[in-house]
Amino acid sequence: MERVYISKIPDYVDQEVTIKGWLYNIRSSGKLMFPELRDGTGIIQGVVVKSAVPEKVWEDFSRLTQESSVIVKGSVTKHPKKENVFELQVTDLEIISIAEPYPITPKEHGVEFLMDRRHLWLRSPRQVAILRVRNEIIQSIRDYMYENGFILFDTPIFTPNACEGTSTLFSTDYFDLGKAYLSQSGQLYAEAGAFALGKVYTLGPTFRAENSMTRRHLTEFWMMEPEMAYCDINEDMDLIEDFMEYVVQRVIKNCRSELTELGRDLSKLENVKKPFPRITYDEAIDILIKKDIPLIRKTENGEEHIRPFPWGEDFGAPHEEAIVEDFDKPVMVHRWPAEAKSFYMKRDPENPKIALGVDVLAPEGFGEIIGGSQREDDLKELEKRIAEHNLPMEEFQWFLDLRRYGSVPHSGFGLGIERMVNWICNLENIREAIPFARRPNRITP
RNA sequence: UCGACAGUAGCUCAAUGGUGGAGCAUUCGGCUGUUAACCGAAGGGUUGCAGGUUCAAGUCCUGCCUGUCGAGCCA
Repeated sequence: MERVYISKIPDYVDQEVTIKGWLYNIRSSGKLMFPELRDGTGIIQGVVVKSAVPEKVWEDFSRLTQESSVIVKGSVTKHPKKENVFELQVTDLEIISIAEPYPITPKEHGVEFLMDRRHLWLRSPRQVAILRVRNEIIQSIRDYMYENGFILFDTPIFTPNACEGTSTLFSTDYFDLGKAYLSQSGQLYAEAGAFALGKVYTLGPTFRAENSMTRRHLTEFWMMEPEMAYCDINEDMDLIEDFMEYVVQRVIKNCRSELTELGRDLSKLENVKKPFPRITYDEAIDILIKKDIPLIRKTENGEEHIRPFPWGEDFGAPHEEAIVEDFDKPVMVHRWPAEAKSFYMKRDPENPKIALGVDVLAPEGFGEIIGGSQREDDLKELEKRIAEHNLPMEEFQWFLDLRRYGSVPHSGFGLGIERMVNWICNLENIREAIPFARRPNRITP
């Protein structure tokens, strides 16, 4: 009897099959039982008729507990009442393991309770759907990059210095060489890769030791960072919109049932097609002024300081929301005040106060999911920036070499994988977007 | 780090300062088409911790711990 995955069950109507999985739930009705079986690809309801199975099979079913592992044989039939739903008319049962009382019931649970049992929570249909979407997002990123000539370029996780010199890093002892830091970005190394291979991308974990306790932050998250030689900020944005359209449309195509399980409004995602709106930072500020969204800062004595949004400040959550709400696509905000951005960004030749950076804000208030820029390619300018930011010049000599030996205009961006999952799946909190989320207050399981 | 809110049965929640309850889960019984199945019964509690106010505290006050959300920072 053929072993079949539940996702393939519609191909086996009226045939005898074997399903290997776990008991998700069971209802009984005296001389009938309805076990729900899951195998990672789906859930199917079995029908056990007392008079139609050996006594041992009936007794074994009545011993089963939630999440017991079982191998079940039976024939596939159409559901008597529901269209496109199939059942298994059970003939035989083999118990692999009886589960102890399972803590996660098909009822509501709090987030802390579930996160303490994340290793079990992953089995529930919603989490399975999210992780399948995550898989499709990452696979479509890899396929897009491969098909467009990008070379996967793996960058180190142990690094000797702060990549951007801004956020706090995790540190660890590194033999006789002092401290090593966990990478917060592979970008600087990817720039070396771009000069060797033309177009590269990194895809791996990155680390930020910021004590950020919000629905959008992790201390360990996955980032995808393309880097292209002979590429300016406008071509960078061309790539962003082409790439994002590809990924989103492919997830819609291949993960329709998962997105439905998550209750996702697909029409919102179907809008994600090029071109995306491109607005400058100055234009974004005009929107904030027009909508009367002020900048609110708390002073040290706790008083709120409210003023019209001033040029030079970075946007907070309410500002991002106001900028995005008039659009039904991701919005690219470009040409930022240089002071608010990293040292490596190239200045606008037309205005030295402007950096050629771009942030991509996801629709529906999901906030920033991409940050990118054209990189400073002039040796003297870059040296000046490193000095201004009080970064260790010695550590950056290899990075400066890229400007000494055949410097070219180049650009790239960083995409937060979990933020992409967060948005596409319409999640409440980013901790569901990765199998085992790492946040300041959690490192287990 | 700062701010707001919360912590009661295994879980999700209720309880005017006056005898701590319900649903689910668990165990037992019933039911031949159930869909978070249903019906009946049983067991299950140091109300986060430490102080204080009061005749009396789950409830009010102080401190601490833990969590959620938000701010800052960012992908």
